Amino acid sequence: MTTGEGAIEDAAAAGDAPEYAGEPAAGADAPPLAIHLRQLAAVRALARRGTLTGAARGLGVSQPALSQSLAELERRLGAPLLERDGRRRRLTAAGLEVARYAEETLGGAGALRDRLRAWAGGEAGALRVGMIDAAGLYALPPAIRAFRETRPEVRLELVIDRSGVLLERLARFDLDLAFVVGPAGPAFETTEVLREPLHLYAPPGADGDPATAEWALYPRGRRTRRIVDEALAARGVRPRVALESDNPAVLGQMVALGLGWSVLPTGAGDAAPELARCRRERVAERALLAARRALAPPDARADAFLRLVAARAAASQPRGV
Amino acid sequence: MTTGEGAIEDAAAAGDAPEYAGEPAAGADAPPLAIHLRQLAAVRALARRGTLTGAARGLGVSQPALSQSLAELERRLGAPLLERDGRRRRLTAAGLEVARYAEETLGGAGALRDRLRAWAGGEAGALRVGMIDAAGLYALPPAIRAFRETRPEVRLELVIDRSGVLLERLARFDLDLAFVVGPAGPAFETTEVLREPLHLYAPPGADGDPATAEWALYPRGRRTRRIVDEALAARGVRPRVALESDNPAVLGQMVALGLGWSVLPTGAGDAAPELARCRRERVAERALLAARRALAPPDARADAFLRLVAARAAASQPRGV
DNA sequence: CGTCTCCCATAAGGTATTCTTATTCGTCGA
DNA sequence: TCGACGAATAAGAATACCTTATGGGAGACG
Repeated sequence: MTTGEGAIEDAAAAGDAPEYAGEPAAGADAPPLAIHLRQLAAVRALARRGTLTGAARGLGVSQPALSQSLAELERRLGAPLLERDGRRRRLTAAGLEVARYAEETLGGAGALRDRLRAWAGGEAGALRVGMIDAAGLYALPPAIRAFRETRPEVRLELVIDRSGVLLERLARFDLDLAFVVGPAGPAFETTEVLREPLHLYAPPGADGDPATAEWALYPRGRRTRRIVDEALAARGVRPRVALESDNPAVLGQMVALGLGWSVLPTGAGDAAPELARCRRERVAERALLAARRALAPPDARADAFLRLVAARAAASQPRGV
Repeated sequence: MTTGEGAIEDAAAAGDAPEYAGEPAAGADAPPLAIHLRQLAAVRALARRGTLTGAARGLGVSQPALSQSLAELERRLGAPLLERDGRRRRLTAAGLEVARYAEETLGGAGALRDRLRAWAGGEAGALRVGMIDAAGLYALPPAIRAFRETRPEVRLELVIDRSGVLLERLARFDLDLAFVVGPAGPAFETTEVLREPLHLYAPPGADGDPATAEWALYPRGRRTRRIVDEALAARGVRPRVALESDNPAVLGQMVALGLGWSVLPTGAGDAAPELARCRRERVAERALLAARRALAPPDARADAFLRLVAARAAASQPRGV
């Protein structure tokens, strides 16, 4: 007799299922057949080569190893997989069934290995990048273009939002990478990508005292607003805010309309031509940080993107001003 | 750092592939990833439950076991599968890739288990049965009908041929079961299904001496012919054969036409009405054997078929005569 | 019909995996 | 800050697996 008489390994053999501390493992996942891919490879090799010895040679193991491996699999599946044929061993109908499964599964494993390799190399997968609007408008587009060209197989998803929201989404595993205004906190690993100067913008022909003037600024609570507030405070100004907006273009427009003063990043300030004439001195700067989760494993896509950003940023860095 | 820096486990790590006696293992089958289905189950359980502890409980193993199992898989695949998320662990993009594969593979394993169970129970699979024409015509049809009704999921394939050919095909794994005239040899395991009487048939009105008459018999070399020859020899008759055929209907027809004598099994002899009057005494009998390969593992389909045959044969056994 | 070769099974021993329990560490929530 | 929860680590035991050595059975061939 070639096989044991065990039934096809039925779930927990009812009666001796181990239990740990808590629940009786209510909705337990079906305990899988105890099969090693190597055993499936043994079946496949036998199906292909026709003899155990040949199959063993093909797999690079000894003949007894293969013999035992198959016997063990047979025992676990509880079905006769092998049958004597003269001095050989051949697969039974059940064995052929297993061989089919082995073929699928091992093929899938190969495909998985390829995918993981591509993933590890950064040539596949997805990259979800968040960025504040200024970054999306001025600093990052070259890098984005270059990334798409270099790695067309990577699905690149972009999200524009405020720094705080982006960092939250990053922490929630909703993003892989975010370009934000600092600070980011210890949960993130950051790299400074570039420093943007923040300039004072005065309404056309304004001569009045900034301390008593009206202001159009980013809303309270925004990171850039905090920087602006501190810079102004250092100059003894406590701005009376007449308008708050997240949109630097809107803020600039207000300045151009004579509605009040503002402090804006360069890019935003230069967008409208008439606004360029409103620009006064630089009062502060803000750093654009690339942030990832501190504990995130390395990600080839994110690394590549960061390298591209660093290269482009170095080239187009608005120095001094 | 969560993972080793190993690459995705590339085939034989080039340099230390073991070699055995013979060839350098030329067209070697791709050595598969060393993965155990249990590890895939761990990934799947984690994907479903969200925590290692919960997953471990679901699988009925301890938490450290799962932790180690996943760490090991991660190491072997060479890609980071897990990522910290507060005090939890969650799957990375690569991990989700593996989880997809795990889902497929474990699903396939479940399906395989079901198929094997059905196969072991005899409710699925194929059964290839060979039989000599007499069996196919008279003895087995009731069993065949019953089998088809009882086990509609089993693909039943029938082959009609001579005993020798059937046994050859049985030995060549081309059949699972054969109904033949013995003897079958030690390579086969046989059961006697029924004994058929062989009757002498004389041409209408024949009075002559059988010893000098002409005969219509099975061809030389056939098992039944051997039995007939021996029976006639025991009666001092050495038949002069005028016609040989494998088809008992043809032989009977010849007798009815007055062309000569014959010895035929009952069923064949009774087929034609005019032949019934030609029948004389019973001179021998042949046994119909059910044969399987001696070393074949148990086969629920074959067993079921044999049981049906035994039941019907007992009922319709032509006794004595 | 013996002998030789091929193919497989088994035995014995070593090593690698993979469990377990006990314990520690980090994180979250009150 | 404490208590819980979830996971990692350590240490030891049990398995699983592979290796070499050897024996036995089946075909091939003179």
